[in-house]
Amino acid sequence: MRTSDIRRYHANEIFHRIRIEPQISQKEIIRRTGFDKSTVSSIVTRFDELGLVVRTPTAAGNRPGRPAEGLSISPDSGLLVGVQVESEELGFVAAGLDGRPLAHHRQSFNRKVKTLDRAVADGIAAVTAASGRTSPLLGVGISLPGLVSTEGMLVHAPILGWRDVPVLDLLSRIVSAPLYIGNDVKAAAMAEHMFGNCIDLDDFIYLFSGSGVGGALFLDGEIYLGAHGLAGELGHMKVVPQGRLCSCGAAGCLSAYLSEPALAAEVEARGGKTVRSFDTLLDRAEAGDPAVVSVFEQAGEILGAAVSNLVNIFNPPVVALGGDMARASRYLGQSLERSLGRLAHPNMAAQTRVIFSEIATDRPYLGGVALALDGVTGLDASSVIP
Amino acid sequence: MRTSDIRRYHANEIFHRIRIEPQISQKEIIRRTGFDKSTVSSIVTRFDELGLVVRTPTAAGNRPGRPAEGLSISPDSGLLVGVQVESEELGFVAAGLDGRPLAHHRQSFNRKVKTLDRAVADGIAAVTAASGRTSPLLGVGISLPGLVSTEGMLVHAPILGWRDVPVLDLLSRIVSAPLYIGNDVKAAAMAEHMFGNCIDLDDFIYLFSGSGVGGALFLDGEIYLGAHGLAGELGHMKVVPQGRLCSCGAAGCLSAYLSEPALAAEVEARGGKTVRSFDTLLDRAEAGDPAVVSVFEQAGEILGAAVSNLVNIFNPPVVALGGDMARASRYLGQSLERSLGRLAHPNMAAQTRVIFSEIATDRPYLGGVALALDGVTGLDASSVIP
DNA sequence: AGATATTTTTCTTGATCCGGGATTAATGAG
DNA sequence: CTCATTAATCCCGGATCAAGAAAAATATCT
Repeated sequence: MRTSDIRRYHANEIFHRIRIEPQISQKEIIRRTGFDKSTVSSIVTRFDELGLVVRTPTAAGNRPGRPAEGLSISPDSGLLVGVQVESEELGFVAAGLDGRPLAHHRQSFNRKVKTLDRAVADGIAAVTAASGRTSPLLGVGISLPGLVSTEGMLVHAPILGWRDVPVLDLLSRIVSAPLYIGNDVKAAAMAEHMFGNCIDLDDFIYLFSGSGVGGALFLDGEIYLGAHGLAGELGHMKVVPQGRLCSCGAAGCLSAYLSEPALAAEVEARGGKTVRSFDTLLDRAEAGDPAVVSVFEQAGEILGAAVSNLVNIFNPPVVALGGDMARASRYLGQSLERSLGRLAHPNMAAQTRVIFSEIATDRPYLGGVALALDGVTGLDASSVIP
Repeated sequence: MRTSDIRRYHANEIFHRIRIEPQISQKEIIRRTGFDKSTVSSIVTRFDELGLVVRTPTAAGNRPGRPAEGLSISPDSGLLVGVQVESEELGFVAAGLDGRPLAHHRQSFNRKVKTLDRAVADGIAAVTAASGRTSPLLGVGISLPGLVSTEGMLVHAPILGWRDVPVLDLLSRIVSAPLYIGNDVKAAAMAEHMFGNCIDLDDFIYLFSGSGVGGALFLDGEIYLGAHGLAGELGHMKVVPQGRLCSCGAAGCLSAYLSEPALAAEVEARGGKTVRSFDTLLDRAEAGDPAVVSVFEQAGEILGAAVSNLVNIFNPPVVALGGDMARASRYLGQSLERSLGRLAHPNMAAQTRVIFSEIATDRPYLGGVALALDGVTGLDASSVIP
């Protein structure tokens, strides 16, 4: 630990305080963070010099004394790009340093490792152009559907059929901006912390369902990765003893009840027509298809078992549910609440709110932006905030 | 964060490095921690001035150059006392700053709040005298069987029948040394980290059984308490759907299968004779009583379910089992392994060792010493290490 | 209108800490 | 006895925080 790490810590805290609460004053930052006035002043001055913040004179509020100045992250100070790699598409979003999305872009993807670099570079160019900004590109976050090692390697991504792909290496040859890569679900959790319903919340558990089920343990202000980087892979929590077989070989995993393929299979098994995608399921549920509705209900029940286990273990202020779950909240909510009430420790459940993510559906691809922003401002960052 | 916090962090790391590896040299500390030689030298010098360490000239190992000096924590530099409050007894242990136990003492306790201060003071005096040391008493750690708030309040202790007892206040009036209080299970986990099988291990999950079942999540080098301080209360994980009723009101809790009363009740229900204590159970198991053996087997099976859930969630290097479980490891081990193999995600289970605690049975009451040592050397300490 | 009180921000100064290079201490080999 | 080698210490430069003084900007009182 070096003495300059202290400064970086202070700068990071102050940056996000301003980002989260635009028009905040130095006085207020001091009150919230407990930092010394000198510290705050000197860092804000530096931010100002770098063009990171804008100071807005605020109308003095009918009381004597110098009026506080309103600080906000300058929307033109820099550009971040988030990239989401999916099985058949690449998603791109450009955002300012404040995290506000400026432009979106998506393009199909052929799932070939060889073409990844070109495709990503093209997408970044396209979304940057579409943003209409000329601010420098400060960071690019790549959100990947698989296990990512700390060295920037995509160790395993079943959906893509990839193993040990050195994504960071491949892309840094063709993208000049600083690159940050991470697991998609953990990136989504970080986005939830930075931009979503868990803003400013230091402890929450994130659960995500899509073609698989994943999760993240957001503890003490950061995502807990564990000694081997696999902590928080919540898809294989056991929820039904001797239950359905899961692709992992064990039985009764959450993933075997909540993933999109699992839901589709169950609907078909109950005599429903073939399910093409999750949208199909939602449409049918909307139309009142009883098979689909009851499958969702059962899924909510089982989801409740998983959530109650998490509540009993972590006693978190919030459990956030993202991905397909969030889109189907109408059909899962009731049975979820019911099983939660039955299974969670009453004292603990009283301290936990279970919420459905909104940004996951409203503002896609922000996971990559969260990775980039964390990379640019975070404590091991080598940039921007000195 | 102040600049002096850096020094405290360095000092703390160096202290424990020396404690864990006596006769270590400065060179080796530098290699292990990555700190600068100046930093290490200056802190070791300060420790020396304070009498915390002894420098032993080591025989130069047949190669040229100045031989390294061996550093160890001086056993006479200070005294720590650990106090364990149980339902019918108080346990005391005196130890040096290196954590080595010097004397034990136990006395009966009438469970009255009023008499606690006197009883604890007497016990501390007795065990200090028995230690034969005259070193100053640097800290006292009180390990309490209940929920402890950060302000030193014992919020709720069912076994004692206490609620909202300001233990820290009560005792600080009669004990002059710095006091540190904590939950007994979390203190035991800390002891496991400082003195036991999880020494030097930054991530592990601790599970404890006794009259109840508790646990601790040791993550990234510290015990995770969560926003409300209840994280890691693992006794109410659900392990059997619609299972036995637990005292918490829900059904199928781990505690309802693994706590001593639960085991006793189950043995009696299977026609066994009345069970007085856990020792009775062990004796009968030893004698081959089939009812007891099969109850233990079932408990191991269910313990395996809980452990596999923890493995699936945390992917920890180690799950440590303490308390009565550790004493009954012979009878639980096999069925535990079996259900673990069936339920845990194979990739994750391969990275996890499940171990039984040894200090819990061999060296009792070290939880309090761990609390005291952490209080004295830890990062928010106001003493010893400047 | 001008002086004064009040509130917020900035500047100045002192102490502390890290970090790299130079120095000293302690040993074996020749 | 001298030299090479390795370990620990010392010295000094750069950076940081913290506390108090000063400056800036406004409302209010006279």
